[in-house]
Amino acid sequence: MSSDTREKILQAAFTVLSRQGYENTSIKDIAEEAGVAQGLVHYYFKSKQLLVLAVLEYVCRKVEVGGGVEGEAGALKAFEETKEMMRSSRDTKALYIQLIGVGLHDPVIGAGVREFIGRDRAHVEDIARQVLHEREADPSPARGIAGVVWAAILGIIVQKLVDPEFNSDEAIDTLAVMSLSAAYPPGQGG
Amino acid sequence: MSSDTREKILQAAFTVLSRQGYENTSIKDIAEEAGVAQGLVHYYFKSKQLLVLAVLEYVCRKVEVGGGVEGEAGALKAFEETKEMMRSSRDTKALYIQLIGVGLHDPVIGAGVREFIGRDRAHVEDIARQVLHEREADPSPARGIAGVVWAAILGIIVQKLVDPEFNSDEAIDTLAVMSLSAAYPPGQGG
DNA sequence: CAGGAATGATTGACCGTTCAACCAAAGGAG
DNA sequence: CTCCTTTGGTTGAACGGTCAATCATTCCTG
Repeated sequence: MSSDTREKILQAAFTVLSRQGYENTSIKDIAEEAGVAQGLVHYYFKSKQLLVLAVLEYVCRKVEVGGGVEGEAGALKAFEETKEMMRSSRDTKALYIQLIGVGLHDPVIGAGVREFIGRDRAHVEDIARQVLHEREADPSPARGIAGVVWAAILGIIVQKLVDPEFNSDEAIDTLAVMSLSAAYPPGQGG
Repeated sequence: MSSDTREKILQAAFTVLSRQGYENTSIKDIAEEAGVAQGLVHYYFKSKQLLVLAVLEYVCRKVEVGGGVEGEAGALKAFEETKEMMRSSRDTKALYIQLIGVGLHDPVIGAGVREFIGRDRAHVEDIARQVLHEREADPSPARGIAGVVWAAILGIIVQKLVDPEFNSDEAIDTLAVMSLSAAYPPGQGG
């Protein structure tokens, strides 16, 4: 079956990328891991870059965060799920961070990564907007707050990847307090 | 002269790395840019990895932030300087982000990057501790706050790199407000 | 003339991508 | 039911190139 093979290659690529990193991963390695001829990889994916972006898409669909609940409760739920995600999904996060770096100089990967980040950020902004709306506050700071919250989560991911001892729970709790107090209407205190 | 040549290679390496990115930069490219023979690069730097780490060290010494002033004023000064840094030093930041990604799978670069991040974070923590001390508050949240602030700055750097339209000034101002209000003694409001 | 600085050819390996050929299954035609 | 054609998934060798690292050699300075 066709789409079966495609997925097998995606899975193998993720395995090898997680083990060796982007720059030490060759198409040959991926083909071997998948138990398939080298040429077949290019049959399903036009280039290494497009393959890797497909892998990112493939593994990120499994770790989405913060759906269902609305308003501040939804924000708190999203923070909790982020804490959970920080404990698992190490390889997925590592791939994400790596591709951000590669994308700074590779146009194809850069475009893909930019789209990913845009989607991520819009998601955070959406939650921020809901909180502000629930509090009947001016929604305009949502964009700025989302920028900082998204940024902080990315940085926390990096710290956790680089130093597994890093207390990401504490960091996310601190971030939750900071961001929710920043979303209070002016003059109301935090 | 010896140390002159060494520095010439460092500068050339930075130029090429900024233009092409880590994985597309070869020793040969660097040697050509520096106007020296290929072998000379390995004469001064045992491996490509050690060279690149030396480059990071070399260019980061020029963009340090937040010295001199103490306490909350020092924190505000550091935030202002960070805004300024966000406007310039694009290549330095790009190299930093890239090496974080590479370091996730390369032990040599990983060790170097870990040291860099550790130094960076300790610096932020120091400032946080000063602010808390000035406010005669419990210094123990300093570590958590520093983790989030450092994280947010890294994430803001990434957003600015990926999307030059990103309003990093707004983001850093928001972060300043958020973090300083998080550093208030409990029950005092923000 | 000794020794550090500098050269650049060489080594041995690896890369992403392309391509002609192979094969199993499906579809019609007789 | 059989033979022939078409399709498209699959193969693995080959191509043109690049790479980090080594080393015998030459240069230059003190």
